[in-house]
Amino acid sequence: MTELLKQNINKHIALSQKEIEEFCNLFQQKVIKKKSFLLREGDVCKFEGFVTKGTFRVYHIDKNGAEQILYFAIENWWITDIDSFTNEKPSQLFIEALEDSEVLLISKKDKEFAYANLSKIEKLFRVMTQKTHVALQRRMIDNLSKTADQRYLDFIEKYPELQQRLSNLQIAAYLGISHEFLSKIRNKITNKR
Amino acid sequence: MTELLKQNINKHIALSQKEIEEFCNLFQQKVIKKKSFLLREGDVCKFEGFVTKGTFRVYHIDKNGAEQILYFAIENWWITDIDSFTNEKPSQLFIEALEDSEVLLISKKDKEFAYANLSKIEKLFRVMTQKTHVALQRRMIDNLSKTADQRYLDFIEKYPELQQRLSNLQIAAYLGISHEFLSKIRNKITNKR
DNA sequence: TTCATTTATTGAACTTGTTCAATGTTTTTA
DNA sequence: TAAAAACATTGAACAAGTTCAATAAATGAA
Repeated sequence: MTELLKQNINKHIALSQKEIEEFCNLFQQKVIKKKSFLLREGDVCKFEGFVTKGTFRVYHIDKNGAEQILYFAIENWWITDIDSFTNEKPSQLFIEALEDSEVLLISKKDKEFAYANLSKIEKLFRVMTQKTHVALQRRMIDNLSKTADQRYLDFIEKYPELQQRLSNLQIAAYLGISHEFLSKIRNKITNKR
Repeated sequence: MTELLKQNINKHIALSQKEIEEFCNLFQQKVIKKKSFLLREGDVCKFEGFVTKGTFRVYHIDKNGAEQILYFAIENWWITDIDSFTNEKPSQLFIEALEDSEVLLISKKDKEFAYANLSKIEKLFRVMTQKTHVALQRRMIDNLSKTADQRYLDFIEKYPELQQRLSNLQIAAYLGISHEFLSKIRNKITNKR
């Protein structure tokens, strides 16, 4: 059940068989139905999660009611509201399953236990946070410099498996454009070929 | 000389007097003139820096020659290209002093030494990276949802000390708009009051 | 299978932001 | 301190993206 998780951790740092076993035992599986929420705005995020099946989106709703998608997560991706989780404060985000999904969750207490007792875990999360941060910096620069057309092309090239599984409504909310405009972009691209 | 650095570290985590002393001794001061570069695109970033005087900008130049500013750093801020530094690969960023400035630099070797020998340092950087990441997530959401007017107002409210020290050209590159348009926004705001 | 709901497409009018060029203002430097 | 360079403002024409409304297509639930 935690096979995928173990592989994922191994990609980031080297752990002994024993350490990885002990760490993975701290996770609990949760099955979650399409359109239900792992986290809602106002809740304190009590978990850090690793997706083993399905698709999630992590998003914000602004004061005009528009949704901005911070990121998607499918198998092999981690999900949490890092701000709410680490500082134990109410979240500004929603985490919703877009299909019937499964996640492995670790609680704050168990994660702290791991930081305190498993020597490499601090490093694991430092490394993972750094990688996530680098990816977000890249996305920030792209959003500042590229047109919506180019961002869409980049998206489908970078995440072909996501494009398959997501509606254009979701992709538009990630790119920061209206779904009507995305539709026009798609039309333009198709006719160009 | 490392007084400000010590205070800064103390804000993130608790260290013993001895640990903080030993860690801070790994830094070397560098004086850097206005308009000179701490890092250029193509270089491997060999340092992580803490600003003790002056102003820096960390930016990218896209293929059309336009500059996107990832962030500014004044006294008490950290600067590096985290991707280039950790993975020892050529940077895509420039780090430039906008005034005569001073930084404390730690090399990769010394930072690894600290990770290996000073027990809390791994945690320090995990915590700092998390905080930086949360701030960038916030900025990402704002860029996806807010108009340039609102982003400018947010910027001067959030960073009044930066607004004082930066030209509008720099602020526009940070907001992701042309400086002409920023000028029009400023005009509109002034006339509204 | 059918009906309801959600998603996608298209067009027209509109808003936001860009580009270019001209002009004025401030800051630097010799 | 004068000249050069960098920065800021403004207007006009344009491009990118939004909004609203209508319609079509796909999906899901009974």
